[in-house]
Amino acid sequence: MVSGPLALRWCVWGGCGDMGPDMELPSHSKQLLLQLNQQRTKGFLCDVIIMVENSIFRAHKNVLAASSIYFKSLVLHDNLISLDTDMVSSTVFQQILDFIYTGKLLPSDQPSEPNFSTLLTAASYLQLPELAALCRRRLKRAGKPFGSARVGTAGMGRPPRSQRLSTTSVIQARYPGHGDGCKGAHPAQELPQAKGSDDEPFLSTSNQDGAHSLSRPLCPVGGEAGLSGCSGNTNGSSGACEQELGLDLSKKSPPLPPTTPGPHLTSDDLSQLSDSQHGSPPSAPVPPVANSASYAELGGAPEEPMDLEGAEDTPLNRLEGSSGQPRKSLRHSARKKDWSKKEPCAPLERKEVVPKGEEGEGLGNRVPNGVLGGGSGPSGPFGEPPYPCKEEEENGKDGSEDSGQSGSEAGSGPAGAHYLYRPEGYETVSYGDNLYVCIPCAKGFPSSEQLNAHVETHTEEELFIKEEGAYETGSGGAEEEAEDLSAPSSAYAAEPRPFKCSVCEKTYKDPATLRQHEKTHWLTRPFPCNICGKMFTQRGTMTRHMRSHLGLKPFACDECGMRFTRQYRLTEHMRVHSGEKPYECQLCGGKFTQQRNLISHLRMHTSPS
DNA sequence: CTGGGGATGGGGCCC
DNA sequence: AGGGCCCCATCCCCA
Repeated sequence: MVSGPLALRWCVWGGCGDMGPDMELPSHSKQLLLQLNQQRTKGFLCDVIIMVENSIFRAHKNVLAASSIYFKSLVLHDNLISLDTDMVSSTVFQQILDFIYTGKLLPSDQPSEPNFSTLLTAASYLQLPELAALCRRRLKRAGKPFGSARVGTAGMGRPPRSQRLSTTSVIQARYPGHGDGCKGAHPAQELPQAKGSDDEPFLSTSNQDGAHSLSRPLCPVGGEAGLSGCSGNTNGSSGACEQELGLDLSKKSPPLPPTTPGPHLTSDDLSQLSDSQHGSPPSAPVPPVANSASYAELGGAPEEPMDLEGAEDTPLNRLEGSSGQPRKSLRHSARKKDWSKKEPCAPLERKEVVPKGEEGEGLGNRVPNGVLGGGSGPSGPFGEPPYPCKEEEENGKDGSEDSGQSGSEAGSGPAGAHYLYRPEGYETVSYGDNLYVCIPCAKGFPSSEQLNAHVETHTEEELFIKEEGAYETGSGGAEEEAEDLSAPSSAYAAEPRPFKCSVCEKTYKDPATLRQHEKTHWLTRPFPCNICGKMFTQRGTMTRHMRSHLGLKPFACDECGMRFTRQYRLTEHMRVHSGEKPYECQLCGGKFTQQRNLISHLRMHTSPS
């Protein structure tokens, strides 16, 4: 039987009539909103990600849709939404999101009261009429003009560049509790009509009739500690409120039509989120009525027919005479479980950073996979408690050889590692100190920002000199070895390559590439993953790595729905369906769908055993 | 049980 | 910055 508020409602609808004051819980809507906000702070059931500038916000589609026609249109087909950063900044959106969930305007991190001008702009853009009206009133009261919502950049929600997130500093933890807001210390700007006749503090309903079971907080909520859902909850760590990662994981991807939910998205709402990706870059303007700009679809399903045009220039497509008959689809489907198999993992741990040259790439750095989810499974990227990966448990191997690379899937390092990032819901977190290690000097720092600042102090020359010695000891052997194997060569022989590396023999066509290459001889890895702490030499590699954390797999196979983080993977994968085997062993005639498997095969021929 | 092949994930590097 | 391709590592299946 229904009970509680539902029962009451039902009675009213059913014609019980006589709906006296005692038949309606006046605080019901508040309690409901409070619950939703608390869930938001924990990432619980959040099913949409909003990207603003370099920040990621999580929210509930229903709430957004109920608040804004704009959002309603967007969330219909997208799980990941990028907002026009010219219209709304991450800071302003933080306030707006808080407003949506609380009906109050909180000062956020602004020193003073909210900037109603920028808020008005954003509210107009996001089609939040009530908020816009509130802003207009405040502006009017303040005697400020607010003619056009779209004002100059000075009035934009976008903060000065100097205040914006550095792209290098990938993660910026933001808390729905708006920092101090978690403590309920903010003088809130409350929307009068939105709150109706709420004289009582918005959250001060704990002393109401306890029979309202729905109001039972998920975490301790003290009296009128507004929004305290994120304050005292769980472990009290701010991480509990952590909601957004300042990731710029935007990625250009082909637009894809929405499709049905896919198999790999099951219970994990996070993975659902992560599986979709908005087609437009974060900074790209998003027409208020467009829901199509993205190719993402809910639930990240076996989505949309993938645009395989991009594969045309791949070796696969250059093949002639391939059968084109799917041969292994069945077998392939059996492997779909792999999609999520490795996702749920232990909390991120800090890996020791090993300078390149000592063992491949930072090898020793094990990256617990699925820290942020990535795939399906019970443990979401941001949310639920982590489950140790089986691979991790079994993986007691040392970090030699590429553990840094495969570590992300293979698992973890030693137990008791420090946790860099703690998704909401993690009960234990240990931010050991100095978790971010500068590779060149091995100095540790408590935050990536500090590490980044420190890295800047290393001059390239200094790094280079320091590295030179190490390199001469043979640290580059692995690469050279690999070079022999693959023998690319053709490209090397053709055009003039006047720019020669001063360390190795490689030559390049342009100085920029040479410079990029020479950096590989330095041990500096200036791009840290703020989720797992792994360091990268190139920003692109790091952002790609981050996508794996978030499970952003924009490239879907239209045959089986399997998704990939890279176009090339999809191209590669499609040969499974087409049966094409472009790679042939010159020794035995064996054919392979993938070059890497051919190489592996060739090793069999050449290995002594 | 073992080895080989198929397939996939992640990182490095070059363009 | 992103795409493409290289590598290694790994898992699964099968003979």
